[in-house]
Amino acid sequence: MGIDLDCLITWGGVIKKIPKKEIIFREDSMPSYYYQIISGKVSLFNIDDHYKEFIQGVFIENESFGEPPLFINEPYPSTAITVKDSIIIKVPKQNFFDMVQKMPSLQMHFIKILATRVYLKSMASKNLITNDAETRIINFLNSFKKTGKSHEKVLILHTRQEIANLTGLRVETVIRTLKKLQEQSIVQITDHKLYY
Amino acid sequence: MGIDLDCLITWGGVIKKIPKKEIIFREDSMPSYYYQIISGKVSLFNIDDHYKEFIQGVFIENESFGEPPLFINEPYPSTAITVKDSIIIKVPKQNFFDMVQKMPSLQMHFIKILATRVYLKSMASKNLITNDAETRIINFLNSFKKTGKSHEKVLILHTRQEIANLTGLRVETVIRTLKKLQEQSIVQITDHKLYY
DNA sequence: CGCTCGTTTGAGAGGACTCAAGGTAGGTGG
DNA sequence: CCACCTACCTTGAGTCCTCTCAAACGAGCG
Repeated sequence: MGIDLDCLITWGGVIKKIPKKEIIFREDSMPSYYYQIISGKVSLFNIDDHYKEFIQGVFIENESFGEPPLFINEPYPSTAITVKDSIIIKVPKQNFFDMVQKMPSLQMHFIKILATRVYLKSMASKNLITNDAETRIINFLNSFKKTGKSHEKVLILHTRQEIANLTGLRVETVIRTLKKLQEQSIVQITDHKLYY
Repeated sequence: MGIDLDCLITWGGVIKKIPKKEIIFREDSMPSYYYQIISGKVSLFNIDDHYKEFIQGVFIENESFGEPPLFINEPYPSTAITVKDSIIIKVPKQNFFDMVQKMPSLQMHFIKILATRVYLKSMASKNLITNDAETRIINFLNSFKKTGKSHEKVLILHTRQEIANLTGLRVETVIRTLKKLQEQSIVQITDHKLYY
């Protein structure tokens, strides 16, 4: 899904090792690089006045992040942080633009990436206006189910806190709601592990 | 901002007059056309289980809408409806792709459009997680202020219901909150008209 | 063992929602 | 010019649900 590494290096890409929980760029700062993850995991998030955290997106190996503000030269709307030790390649802004200009196939590539991003965000927004905690969590869980076709319940690899941050709810609300959903046999909880 | 009309017509674009309040495409249906507004106004929205309406975006003359699902061949996440009598040009999917393929300048065009769309949606999401009505409304109002640089209060051309649908709140909440904001001199209300 | 991080539970408060009923303004037709 | 209509705005009372704060339990790890 990402751009070929050799290609990025040719265009001045630099590979960096970044430890867990390090900030890559901050909300409101201006973009200067194109970032692509070689290994690890990066989260883009916001924190509101009441220290409530909201995760805009999570990205893993072979994915790029933070391109939209780069393309339109606007400040980052959120902060990027590694959630695992990660290896990331970054390409300076101007080099990146030159590369995209010279390689038309990349343009179609980014159109698809960005279109997907818009699509996912539309789905997420739909969910966020519901202030019914049950619906929000079920919708969130459904966004995983997509790939897993079977009726078997699947282990959800997120902590309650992460689910809270992704749905815009509070941890306690997530926990209490999950309990209700368990009573309705919609989810299953065994040893604190969540299945859906 | 939109694509040249002659160009769209060359590629099989068809111009249609569409009266107010007519649905252009429905949530969950598959995209078959590229749409661009010649004149009028189109709103993309969702309705949740409790008939609460959420406006994903409003588009006016010279803007296109509904491209993200078209590019990635996914069902529309929301419904498009005209909010004014409108004139719209639509280009069949395959023609549209051929056109974009043949005209590289269009690719950069769509990259920018889509990047902007992602950016705006990120900003909007930030706002939606706050369940503080006051903050939601102020942030919403600020998204206008951007262009108007002056300190002068500007007339807001949205009905309370529209503000409600855009912020994910209820009309009554919007009204009561605006009143509070007036007491704090943050907004001004004269003859039911809202200034900010 | 003692630390840290994540999970639970309880009690209480606040604020947005719901429902129901009027009020207001602008446009239309007689 | 007025009665009427429709769309939008406003207000009140009461409920419900999420959030808040506080405390404690559980698991994994040096």
